[in-house]
Amino acid sequence: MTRFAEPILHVDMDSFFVEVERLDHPELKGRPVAVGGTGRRGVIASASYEARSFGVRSAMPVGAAMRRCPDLVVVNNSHGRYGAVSAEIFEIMRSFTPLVEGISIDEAFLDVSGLRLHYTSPREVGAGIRAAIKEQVGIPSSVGIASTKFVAKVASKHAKPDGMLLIIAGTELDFLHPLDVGELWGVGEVTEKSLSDLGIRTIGDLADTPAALLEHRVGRAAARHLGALAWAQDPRPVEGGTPTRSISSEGTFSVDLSDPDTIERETLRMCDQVAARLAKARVAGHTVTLKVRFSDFTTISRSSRRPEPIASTHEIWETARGLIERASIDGRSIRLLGVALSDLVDVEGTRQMVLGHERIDAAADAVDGVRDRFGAGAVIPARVAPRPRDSGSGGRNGA
DNA sequence: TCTGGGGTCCTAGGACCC
DNA sequence: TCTGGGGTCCTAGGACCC
Repeated sequence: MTRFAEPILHVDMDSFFVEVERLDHPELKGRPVAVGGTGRRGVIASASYEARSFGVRSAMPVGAAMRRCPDLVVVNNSHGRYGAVSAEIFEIMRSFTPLVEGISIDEAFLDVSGLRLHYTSPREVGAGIRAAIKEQVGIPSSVGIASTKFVAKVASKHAKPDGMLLIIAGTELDFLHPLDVGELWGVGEVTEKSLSDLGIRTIGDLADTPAALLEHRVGRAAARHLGALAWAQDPRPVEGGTPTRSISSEGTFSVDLSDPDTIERETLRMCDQVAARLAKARVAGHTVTLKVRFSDFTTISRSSRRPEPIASTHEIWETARGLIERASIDGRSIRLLGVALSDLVDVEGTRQMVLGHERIDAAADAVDGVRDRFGAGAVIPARVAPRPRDSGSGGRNGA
């Protein structure tokens, strides 16, 4: 039995958040729609293809998007259905093969080598998956098929919207080399500019660049990584998800903060949210990081490593409070606060069960104590609705 | 209507140790 | 008496991805 020469599929939903909204609101079909923050400082998370034709893009401020497309319908992304729809889609993919590696809420790699007895080609598998997602969930998707993960991912992008593209093994370089260097995984705006200064504009240009020159420009690890990808060398197998390395909560305020009590209260609130998600994931962590973005957008962080892993609101807050001091905010106005816990370790099951209630009690005490101190607050976060905690929805896995 | 939120990984410098 | 050289850990910042 021959093997598939192109066994890797990259399955990617088309403007996922928008299409989920269209399931619930069919009147949005055919119109320029974007999902994003509807507060003062909202940005676009996902744009329909109608909106994209006006130049609306992800991460664009909503105001700028409205200027480009005055008829744009912006839907608030606060509701929690994306995670549930994502779970349905992953279930469908796993019904084809167990070798599914999710890389965000709306995309995954599949290794379909094992299906060669049941399908004549990987193209047939891809078509089957796309049809199943469309029929059972009602969402359009695109599929890239190739011999490696990276080429499959680029192929799915070029298949969009609602298409499929197979790059025949042996022709990867013909496909990759004419493409813009920004299509390389790991080349963003900054690196693209830096490479452009060297005259590197296409993936082919980068492939022909001496390794030493590249390394000097982008650093050792990136140079090796990009150099390999440019030659279609990507031996990474499709595998299960890696363990979570950090859990964080952050928020941009609709009005900048400068009052120290308010800053403390908002920080505590984030400690509480991080603690809730740590408990749910049954992990604890060593390192607390406080992130502060000032009104001029300069961003600093202060972190502290605790010798023992911590997980409760109280413990995180004890550390975060010291970090606020070290951040030397000194009355400056800030637009964003964030709290993260990293260096995560699994909390052993039974210990978690026993300590769970104590932790919850301690957290509640800490929160109550601070509420007593500060009273009812008047700060309105940029997010209009409270963040749903009970789903992997919204931005949790990216969009 | 200036610039979200949740993540990952890399680099560089200083402290510290031998 | 004018300054070693690794190795490791911690911290801060930043690029990147969706």
